[in-house]
Amino acid sequence: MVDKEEYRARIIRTASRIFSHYGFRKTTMEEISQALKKGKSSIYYYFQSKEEIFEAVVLYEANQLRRRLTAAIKEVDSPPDKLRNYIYVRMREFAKLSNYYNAVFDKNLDHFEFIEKIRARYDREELAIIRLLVYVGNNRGSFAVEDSEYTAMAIQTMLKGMEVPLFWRRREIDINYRLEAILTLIFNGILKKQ
Amino acid sequence: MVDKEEYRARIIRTASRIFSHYGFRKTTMEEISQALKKGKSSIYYYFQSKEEIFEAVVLYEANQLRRRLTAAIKEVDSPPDKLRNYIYVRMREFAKLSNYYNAVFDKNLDHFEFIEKIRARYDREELAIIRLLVYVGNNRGSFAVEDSEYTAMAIQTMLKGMEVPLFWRRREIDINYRLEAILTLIFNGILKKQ
DNA sequence: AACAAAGTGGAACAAACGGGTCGGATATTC
DNA sequence: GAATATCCGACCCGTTTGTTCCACTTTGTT
Repeated sequence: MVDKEEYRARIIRTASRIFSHYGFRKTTMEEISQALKKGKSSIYYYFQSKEEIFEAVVLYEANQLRRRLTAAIKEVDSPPDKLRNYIYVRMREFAKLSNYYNAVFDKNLDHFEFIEKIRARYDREELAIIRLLVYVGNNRGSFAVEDSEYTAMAIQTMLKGMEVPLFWRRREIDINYRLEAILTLIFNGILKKQ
Repeated sequence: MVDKEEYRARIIRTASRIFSHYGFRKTTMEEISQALKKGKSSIYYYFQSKEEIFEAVVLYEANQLRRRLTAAIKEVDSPPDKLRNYIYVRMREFAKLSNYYNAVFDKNLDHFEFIEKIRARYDREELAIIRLLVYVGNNRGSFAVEDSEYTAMAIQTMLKGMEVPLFWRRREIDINYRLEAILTLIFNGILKKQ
């Protein structure tokens, strides 16, 4: 059937909404099926288990994140703007795509093996992106760094460090403050002094 | 003990936070006690049941609403401003104090009898406030209405009418648009033509 | 029309969950 | 050190929930 995939996508979108509100544990198959106006057992025609739905949801959000980050980079031209945009969007979206987010952080969910894989893949891709941004910025004369690889890793580490307080749900101001601080730090340490 | 009441208050604040996120049903006693870093059974030393906690939470939020509304009125001086302020704050806070809010609207919660009482009391008080605002505005020459009581009831009815779409969680814009429309209507129909 | 395949949902069930109880442990007060 | 206030682990038991089974309707094909 052609629209079986489409229906799977619909389930994913719906489940994503509910999961992101209540979390994996508190979301029931009953709720998902009700939101879809189907019988609970019908869902099992499209997915093997609740866990499989969650996996699909997290994958879906991870792709969404990737798409938005790519768009954010293309949006502007100069390397510093690209990097700044990337970091901003990363921080903002990361908290918004809460299933991906919880999947990565929630201790109660650490029995899902697929999370580790997704996370590892994302890390690899992100490092490549940052490395490229730094490299291009260097070539264009915006940045002045010795080793793109090493610098990219340092930046990524900083970004990871910001995820933790993000997870703690501190005050917005605090987050923004940290974000600004990190950006200033990165740019002041990276921009060619004129 | 002096701080038994204080501890009850702490439970209420904590429970309020969790209830407002997950709703009455999905919030467990386990979670509340964990958030308080106490054993589950310890909570029962302060409250008889989960329902009693919820009742206290709703009452707490109702009082908070009352306090903020009173403050909103005192904040400005002219009667039209007072009324405008009152309505704005009412709408904004109502959605924020989500337990009170859900208590009043959630169909799954209609077996709580205390809700009816709180609601009735709030209605009475609100009517009195609006009546007074209208009456004073009338005396001060800002408004020109025949019967304060009747007008106050009409305004309250309008406000109630706005709670429904508020409950539907429509777009912010829609809500604000309605709010403006209602305000314009009330004021244009109420302000003395010069 | 007839038949297979795709899709649906009600019923049933085992496992887990969750509100509430109880008896005793531990801390505090006098 | 007795009396009282506070806390908690272990348990109870009705309810919830993920999943399966199977009979059913719907859809597409010949």
